[in-house]
Order: sequence, then structure tokens, then C-alpha cells
Amino acid sequence: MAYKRNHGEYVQPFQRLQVQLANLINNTTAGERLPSEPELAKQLGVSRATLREAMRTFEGQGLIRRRQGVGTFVVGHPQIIETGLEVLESIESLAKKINLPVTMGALNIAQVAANAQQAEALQVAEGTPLVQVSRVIRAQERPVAYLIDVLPEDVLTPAELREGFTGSVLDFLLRRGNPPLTQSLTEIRAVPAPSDVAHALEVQRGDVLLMFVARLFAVNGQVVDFSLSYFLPGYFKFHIVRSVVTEHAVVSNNSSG
Amino acid sequence: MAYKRNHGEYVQPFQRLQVQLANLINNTTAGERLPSEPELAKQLGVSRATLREAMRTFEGQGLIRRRQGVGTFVVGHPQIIETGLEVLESIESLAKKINLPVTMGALNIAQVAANAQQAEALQVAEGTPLVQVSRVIRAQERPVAYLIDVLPEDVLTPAELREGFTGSVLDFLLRRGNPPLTQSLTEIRAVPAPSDVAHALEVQRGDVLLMFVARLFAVNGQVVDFSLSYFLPGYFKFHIVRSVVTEHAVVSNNSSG
DNA sequence: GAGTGGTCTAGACCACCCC
DNA sequence: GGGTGGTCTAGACCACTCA
Repeated sequence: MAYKRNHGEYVQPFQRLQVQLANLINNTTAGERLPSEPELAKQLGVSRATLREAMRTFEGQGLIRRRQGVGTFVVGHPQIIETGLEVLESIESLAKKINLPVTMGALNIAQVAANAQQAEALQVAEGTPLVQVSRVIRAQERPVAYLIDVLPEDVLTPAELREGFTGSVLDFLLRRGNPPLTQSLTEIRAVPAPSDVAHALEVQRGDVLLMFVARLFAVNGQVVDFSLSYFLPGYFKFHIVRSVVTEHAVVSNNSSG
Repeated sequence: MAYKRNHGEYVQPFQRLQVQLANLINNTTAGERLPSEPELAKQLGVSRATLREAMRTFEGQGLIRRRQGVGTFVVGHPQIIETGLEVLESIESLAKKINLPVTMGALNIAQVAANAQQAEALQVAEGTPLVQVSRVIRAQERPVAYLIDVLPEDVLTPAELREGFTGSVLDFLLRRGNPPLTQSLTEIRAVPAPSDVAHALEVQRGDVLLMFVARLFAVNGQVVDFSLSYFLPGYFKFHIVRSVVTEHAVVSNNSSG
């Protein structure tokens, strides 16, 4: 091991650490446990804080998994759920296509009063009673997505939802066939994991997540569902085809090349 | 019940801190400097490390800006560049529509040999000479996006690029009118900022960024451009319309009303 | 109870900016 | 030179898991 210190080219411990960790992870069989943090920090000649910071990258990529009270484990390259964003489809449906078993956990169905954000999204008055359903989607032995849906009670009641709900509000509404749905308007964000989401997804607070904020529309124009979806990077691949539009007809600017 | 903990209502300093910081930021005029980190840490009764960790959230939202050697400043709510993802359009073009001045900085045009990732994306052999252009897009007094484009030399030479390049490879190719372009296949990711990108965007390493990995196609099917784009959250809003597809029929023309 | 990861502290040194 | 944010350290206590 090269315990290189201030020798000519100055390199932050962090950069050297990432290389060392990458080697360590690559040379460790999937499923095996890494040395404990204090031990590894001592071996690599850094403090525990620095070690943990360097580890965050690898956890974000899904290469390692840290479990409090248990240890840090190397995981194999996960199977990836891939989809184009042009079409709205549930995770369950996508997973089924690639024979990837997914389960639902931490289901919580509750009645809530619309807050400002929900009221605006669903086009109802603040305080309107709503149905909120949150749950975790698990695949490959770990949570990979955290989903929260909020719907007006005239669309879906808690009682209805409790029977036959398997993880997807979209699939539930499609099976019921009512109301007829048309499309979803989805905003895409990158966010640091809030505490509650981090806990549900078993990652560290502040870890990077991909987030969708979506409104689902019925054919009559009503917003029937407002959802927040958090995805663990490394387990999903979202892509989209973007058309190139030429602007001949719009404006002719005189910036010749 | 959602916040129930095993041993009572224990709250970490971190959560308190976020509320305190939010109040402090909201009660500070945009452009003003916050107290220095050691001072603020003392005032709020936490260590500097904890304070900085809590600050990361606000920096990610674009509410504060930290400048080494200068201080931490409160910035107003930024003007947001919003676009649907169905159409590929340059940041410059989008900014122009909302009268938002943007400039380009840190331009670097170089010839590189294709690495494995670039070779696969551009469908060329590894080691093929390519043109790589990286630059920062600045808006509202700060960098907001970091863009890297890689193109085969038969599409664009460094010499061509150096004259009249204003920040967008797409716009450059469209102005030139050759080759004729059709579409871009874009993958959407959430990533922690790598060191070099963090430096270019003047954020902390590990801060959350939205990232596009895209291949631009010509009408003949050739991949003419492979690009990596990093966006600062808080300055962009990307959305997309997703169609609901029922599983019963592939082609159903139910003109329901 | 022993060992793990999760959080926090107090202090140090560095790179950078401005006077 | 003096002050700022950026990084790193050594150590402490906590919550969690499992024997």
C-alpha cells in the first residue's frame, strides 16, 4: 500500500481513497463484508469521516450497501429497470417484462388534508380531504424506490385502496377502468435524500436521488393523482427521445458562421 | 406516527439546524453575506462540520452561494429555465425566449482519442481522434451548467469550432445546416458532482446534480455528437408528458369524451 | 453485551480572496 | 496579513443488529 504523503504532487486523501476503495470493492466477492469503518480507516490511513465521505460515491452507484449494526457489503452490479419516459408505466409492469421480482413494503394509506402544494397540484381547496398512499418498492433484496401518491377522495377511497393494492396506483386505476386516464405531466429533479426518504430507502441522508413530481390527468381534464417518486440511482435507467426542431420559419438571425 | 422513534421524540441537531438556517436565510436580504462559518456554528451551538452539512441543502436549492475566501451569500429565487424534454433545444435558445442573459465560460476545445465509453457511444473504434469541447454556461452571476460534447472529426474540426462558437454545439450544427439532424437519445441521471465538475460549477464535491447523457443522430443514422450535461438544480425545470397506455389494446382509438 | 454504522464535536491546516 | 470557505483528523456518543 502506498502511504504517499506530501511528495511533489499534492493529492488530497479523498482522491487516493476513491481509487483504493474502488480496488477493494472490485477485489471483493459480491455479498462479502468489508472491514469495519474504524478498521478500514486505520488500514487506509485516513479518519473515519474522510473514509465515509469517499464511500458515499460507491453507495450511490449501488456498489456497496451499508447496514447499521451489521456492516458494509459489496453487492454485484444490479439488474437495471430501463424505460423510455414517453410512456407512463408502473415499476411493477416494467419489472415484470424483465422477469425481475419486485415487492412492496412499508405501505401506508392515510387520509390527509391538502397542503398548499397538493391543493395546487390537484386543483382543490387547501384542507380538502385526500387519500395519501406511500410505499417502498423493493427489488434485489433492497428498497429501490419510494413512492407517494395523493388523490382526491372522489377518485379513490382508502377502503377501495386497501383491497387489491399491489404497489401501483396507476395499475390500480387502470384495472378499475375508471376514471379513464390520458397522460401524466412529470417534472424531473435531482435531489438530496430527505431524512424520511433516506430512512425508507436505507441510504444516507443527503444521498443523491432521482425524483419525479407528476400529475396524472383523466380524459375530462381532472387531476386524479399527484405523486412524488424517489428513485435510487444505479437501479433505473430513464431515457427519452428528443426531436431536433429547425427554426427556419421562426426567426432569421444574421449570425453567419 | 410517522416520526415515532424508539426512544421518544429525540431530534438530531441537524433537523433543528435546517429550520434555523431556513429562517436565517429568509430573513436575510438577497446579496447579503451570512456570518462566517465558525461564527455561525458558535451562534447556533453546533460544530462547523454539522453546520456545513446542513448548509448543503440550501446551496443545492440555489438559495445560498459559498465562495471560498469571500463568504457565504444569500441569493434571491433564481429565474428558472423551463422546458419540455420532447424537443431538443439549447440552453441559449431557451434562455433567449425568457430574456435571460447567459454567457459561456471556461471554453476548452481539444482533440482527444476516443475512450471506451466515447467509442461505444459514437460507434467508432477506441483511439479514434475526436473533438471534445467543454464549457460552462453562466446565468445570473454564476455557473449553472457544465457541458461536454464529443464529436468525430469528420463532423466537426477544432478549427471550425473555434470560429463562431457561442456555447451550443447543437445550434452550431443547425446554423451550418450540415449534417442534417433528426433526434437525440438522452438518458437522465442524478449524480453527485465529481471533483472537476464541482469546481467548474462552483459547488461542493458531492453536491447533487441532474445529468443528461445524450447521443445526437443525423438523418443517415450516424451518431454525430456524444454529450454529458450537468445541471445545477434550482435553475432548471425539466418536464415531460407521459402517455398512459392501456395493456388491452396496442392500437386503440377510443375517442372518448 | 459486543460490534456495527450514524452522528456530532473541537480543532487543525489548507487554498483562496482581498486589503 | 487576516479572514473566508474547503478538507481532514481523532475521538466521542448514539442507534441498531445479532448472538
